[in-house]
Amino acid sequence: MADHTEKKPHHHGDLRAALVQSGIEILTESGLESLTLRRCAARAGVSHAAPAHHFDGVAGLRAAIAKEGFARFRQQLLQARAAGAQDPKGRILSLCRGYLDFAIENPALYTLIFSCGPMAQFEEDLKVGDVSAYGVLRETCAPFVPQGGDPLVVETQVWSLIHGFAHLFLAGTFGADDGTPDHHWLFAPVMALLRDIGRPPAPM
Amino acid sequence: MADHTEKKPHHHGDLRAALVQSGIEILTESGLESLTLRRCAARAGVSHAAPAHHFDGVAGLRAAIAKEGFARFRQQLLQARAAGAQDPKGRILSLCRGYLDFAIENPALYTLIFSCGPMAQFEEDLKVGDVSAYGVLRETCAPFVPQGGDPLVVETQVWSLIHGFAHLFLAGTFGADDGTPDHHWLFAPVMALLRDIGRPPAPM
DNA sequence: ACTGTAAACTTTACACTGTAAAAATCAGAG
DNA sequence: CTCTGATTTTTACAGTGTAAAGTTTACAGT
Repeated sequence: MADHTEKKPHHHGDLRAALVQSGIEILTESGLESLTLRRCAARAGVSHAAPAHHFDGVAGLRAAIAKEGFARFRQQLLQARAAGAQDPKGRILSLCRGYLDFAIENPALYTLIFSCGPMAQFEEDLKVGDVSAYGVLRETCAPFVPQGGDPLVVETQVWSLIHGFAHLFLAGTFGADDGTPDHHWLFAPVMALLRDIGRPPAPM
Repeated sequence: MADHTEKKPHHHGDLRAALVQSGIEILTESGLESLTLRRCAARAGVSHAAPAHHFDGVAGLRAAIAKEGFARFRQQLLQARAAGAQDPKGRILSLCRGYLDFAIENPALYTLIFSCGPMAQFEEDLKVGDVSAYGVLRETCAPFVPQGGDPLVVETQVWSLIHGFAHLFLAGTFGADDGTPDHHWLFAPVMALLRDIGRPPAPM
C-alpha cells in the first residue's frame, strides 16, 4: 500500500460505508428506534461485533450516519435553492422549502442529525473546504446581512424559523399530516415573517 | 371505599406518581438515555416489573412523564408571561423568554416532551378545561390575530420561531454555551422577526 | 370473623441490545 | 512462503423491555 491510501480491506469491499448505508436504510424503513448496531451489522452481512472496529460504539455509528445524512441534506438544499427564483428572497424561500422537504422525506435521518450533540463534530471536517451545510445557509443569507453586522443574526433568524417549523411539523403538532403533497398551507405564512429581513435593528 | 375515589393502593402510597417523579429526577440528573423502566422502578423502591401495571411499557412511562413535564412547562410559561411587561408585544416576548428558559433549565425533559409523537395525547386530556400549554400560547397571540384570520397562523409563526431557536440552542449549534446567565445575545435579534406580527399578509 | 376476589406487586424467564476479550481469518510485506 | 498486523468472528457478560406465573394486599359480602 504505497501510493493509494484508499481503504481496501480484505473481506468486505468497504464495510464502514456499507454499515452507514445499512443504517440509513434501517432508519428510513423502520425509524430511529430500530437503528441498532446488531441489526446494522446483520443487514451488511457481517457479525454483530464487526462495527466496533469502524465506529466508537453505537454513538459513533450514529455520528457517522448523521455525517452522511448531513452531506445529503446539503445536496438537497443546494438543489432546492437552484430550482427556484434566483433573487435573494426567492433563494431563501427555496432553501427553506428544501429544508422542510428533507425533514418530511427523511424524518428519522433528520431527527438523528439534530440529536447528535454539538454537531460541530462533522461540520469541522467539511469546513476545510467550507462546503458544509451551514455554508449553504450562510451564502443564501449573505445578501441580507447589513454592512458591519454579524452574519450570525440573519442566519439564526432564518434557521430558527424553518427549523422550528419543520420540527413542529414532524412532531405532528399541526394536526395529523393529511398526506397532501404540498406539505402545509402554514409554510408560506410562517416564511412571511422574513419579509423585512435584514432591516436595521428597529426596536420591537 | 364509599365516598372518596382517591387511588389509595395498599403497599405504595401512589406508585404511579412516584414513578413519574423518579423518572423526572433521572431525566434531569442523567439525561434522556438514562431514563429506563428498571432504573425508574429501582429509584421508586419497587421491583422492575411494577411499572407495567401503571404504564403501557416504556413508551407509556415516557408519555406520562411528558405529560407532567408539559404541565410544569405551562406553569413556567404563565409565570414568565406574568413577570414581564403586559402590553401584547411584551407578553409575547416574556412568553418566549420563559420558553427558552425552560428548555435550557430542563433540556432532557424538554426534548422528551417534543419527541413523544403527536403530542395530542396529553393535550386532549387537559383541553377539557382548556388549560393546556398550547392555550397559553393561543391567549398570548390572540391580540395579533387579524379579524377573520386563522389564529393558527400567528401561533405557528411565534411557536416555530422560539421552538427552533430553543432547539438549535440545545443542539449546541451557536457555539458551546459559555454559561452566561443571560442566555444568548441572539435571542433579542431573533425575536425581532416578530416586529410586524399580525400585519396583513403582504406579499413577501 | 372468614372467605373470595380483584388489584398491585414480585418472581422468574426470555429475547434483544451494547460491549469487551479471545480466537480465527485475511492482505500484503519481506 | 512466512510473518505481521488489521479485520472479522466467536464467545461471554451485563443491562434492558416484556410477558407469564405466583404472591401479597385491600376490601366486600356473607
